[in-house]
This record gives sequence, structure tokens and C-alpha cells, in this order.
Amino acid sequence: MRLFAEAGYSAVSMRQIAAAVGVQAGALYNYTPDKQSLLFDLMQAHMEELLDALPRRAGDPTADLETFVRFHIAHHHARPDAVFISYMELRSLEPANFARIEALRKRYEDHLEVILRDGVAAGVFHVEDAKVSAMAVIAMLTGVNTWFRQGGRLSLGDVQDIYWGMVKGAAARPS
Amino acid sequence: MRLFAEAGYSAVSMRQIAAAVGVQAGALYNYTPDKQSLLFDLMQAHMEELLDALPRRAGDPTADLETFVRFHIAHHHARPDAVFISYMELRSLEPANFARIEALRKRYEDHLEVILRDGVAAGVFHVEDAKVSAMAVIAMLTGVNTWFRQGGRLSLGDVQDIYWGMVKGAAARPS
DNA sequence: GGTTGATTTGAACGCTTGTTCAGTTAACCC
DNA sequence: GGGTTAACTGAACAAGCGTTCAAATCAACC
Repeated sequence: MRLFAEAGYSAVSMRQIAAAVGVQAGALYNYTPDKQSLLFDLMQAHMEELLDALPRRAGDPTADLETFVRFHIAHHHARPDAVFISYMELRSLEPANFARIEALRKRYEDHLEVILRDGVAAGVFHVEDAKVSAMAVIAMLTGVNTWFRQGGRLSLGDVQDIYWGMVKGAAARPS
Repeated sequence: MRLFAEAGYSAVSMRQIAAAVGVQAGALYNYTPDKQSLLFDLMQAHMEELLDALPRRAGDPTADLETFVRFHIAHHHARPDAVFISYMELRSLEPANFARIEALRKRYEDHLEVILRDGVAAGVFHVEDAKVSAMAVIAMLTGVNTWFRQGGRLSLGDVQDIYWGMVKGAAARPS
């Protein structure tokens, strides 16, 4: 996972992977049928862990949205390599594997879309298009991983506060 | 550019590039010293074109922010391959080349940061941290490229309207 | 029509790629 | 302590990699 994240799937050789775990290249094939499965298994495990960890909706759209924002930032921050691979190496997947990962990703996006829809129905949110807004919010939150590093000016909690403030404003009825 | 965007820098061979332009691999070396320069030149050209095309600030923070949002979406939508490469292949750059591209990117981020700062100073925006908010907005806007395709349910103008609405709300003083 | 200079070819270089497999090693059970 | 099984090595395979370069081809000019 670390090697794929650092150099990209196709730039990493089976010999490099083997050396990183202290065996010869041939030994890897006792654990994986081929290199592609290595990538797919990493991505599938990441997406399933993400869906498993996703907090259940409680019913109050504002609280659910805040929970989602804070969860997404914290969960992604804790797994930078897996997140990076899952966004960058989609094109390295064979079509059948790509479709399976995309299906998992869609379930995640749908979760947020439902929260937004519920909020619109309840009159507490105003978004013109729940699907588009879900994509926008997820892109914004995932972007945290590109710049945030612990130990700097801001704590993870600070970042969660800032982003929740922005998402709340973006979803609010315009004043 | 198309090949790099589709398969990734290290997955594309000089022979594939040569075939795509109708020559043998050796002929490419009359135009580029090596493969790395091919990537760097693409990314540098993209970033410089982006900075050149960036609309000047007029002075009114709200209008400047709206201009930026609409510009970013339209400009990036028109160059999906260059955008994709410039975000995905940073790790394929040698350190010296990476630093030069990052410097250009920072100038772009600074442009938005100044708009936000001006708005806060003028009392029309309320963002807790202009730098973080700039990163958040750019990530959100760039995300459009991952899902929007012309000819679907929404026009580019629709998308610009939706995103401007969200950015406006995210930057607004909470009501 | 012959000369010049730029382009391109096609082969070659040494090296790396993913994957296979016969043979060796190590660990465990009865 | 002998037998079984799982794990690993190290070499080999055919193919492809980025890059170089002498030779062939092309285009333009006097």
C-alpha cells in the first residue's frame, strides 16, 4: 500500500514489493494470484472498511450532516495511503474490478445524498441538486488529505470545525 | 497528454506515444530530451495557461469570488486531460520539476486566498482561515471534472450556478 | 539535378517487467 | 525422528522498457 501510494501502481514492481516485506518475488505468488489482485484487494478492503465505519443516520439532518463531515475528515486522515490509492489508481483497475469499486463508492455518496435530501424535505437545507451537492461536499472534504498534516498550526479538530462551518453554510438556506 | 491521462505516466511507453503520433520511438528524441521532460512540459504549460487565463480581481470580493468560481469550473472543464495529469502525476516528477510546478500551483491558490481575505476585511465574508478555505473551495470546484459530462441533465452553466451558490454560502457570515 | 541539412527508421544496448516452477528449507504432527 | 506440508528461493522465460545511433529517407534550395 505504501509503495503504491508513493510511486503509483504501475511504477512499483513485484520485486520492490517483495523486498519491502523481506522475501523474493516468487514468494508473493503464494498470497496473490497476480499484481492486479493486490491493488484490487487493497481498494476493496478500504471501501468496505469505509462503509462499515460510516455512522448511522440518526434522523436530524443537521446533526447527521455534521457527523458525516467530521467522520469523513477523521477517517480519511487516518488512512492517507489507502485514500490516495483509492482515488488515484482507479484507472489501473481492470474493467470488472473498476465496476466493483465504483459500486462501493456510489453507496458512500448515496449516504450523503440521502442526508441532504432529508434536510431539504425537512426545510432545514437548501441545495439545488442533492446529488451534485454530495459530490461537491465529498470532494471538498477529501481535499483535506492533500495539505493537512498533524503537528502544524491547526489540530484535526480545528480542521473539522472549519470544514463543518463551510459545509453548513453551503447547505443552508440563503439568508 | 491523452495517453498519460488515460493510463498514467509510468504505464505509457515511448513506443506507445510514438505510435500515437505516427513515428518510431527514436524520432521522439528530436523533440524531447527524455520522457520526463514530456510530462514536465505538459504540466508547466497547463499551469502557466491557467495563471494567464485567471481573471484579474476587480475589487468587489463577492463579484471576484463569483468570477473565480465560474472561471475555475469552465477552464478546468475544457481541459480534462491536462487537469487530470496535473493533479495525478505530481509524484512522477523529479524533485526539481515537482518544486517548479508546486510554485505555480501556489500562485493560483494565493489568488483565491487574497479574494477571501479581502472579503473578510471588508466584512462581507466570514471564513475562519482564508488559506484553508481556499484549499477547500479549489478541491470542491476541481471535483466537478470527476463527474460532470456535457450533454447530461445539467448544463455547464447550471453547474456553475449550483457551485457558486454553495461557495457563496460557505463564505458567508453565518445567519 | 545535385547538394545540403533536417527527419526518420530500425536495430541494438543493457536492464527491468510479471510470472512460473523445480528444488531447497523450515516447521509441525504422530 | 520420520513424514508431511507449507513456504521460500533462485533461476529462467518471453516481453517490454528508455535511450542511442549509423544508415536511409525526405524536403528544400541554388
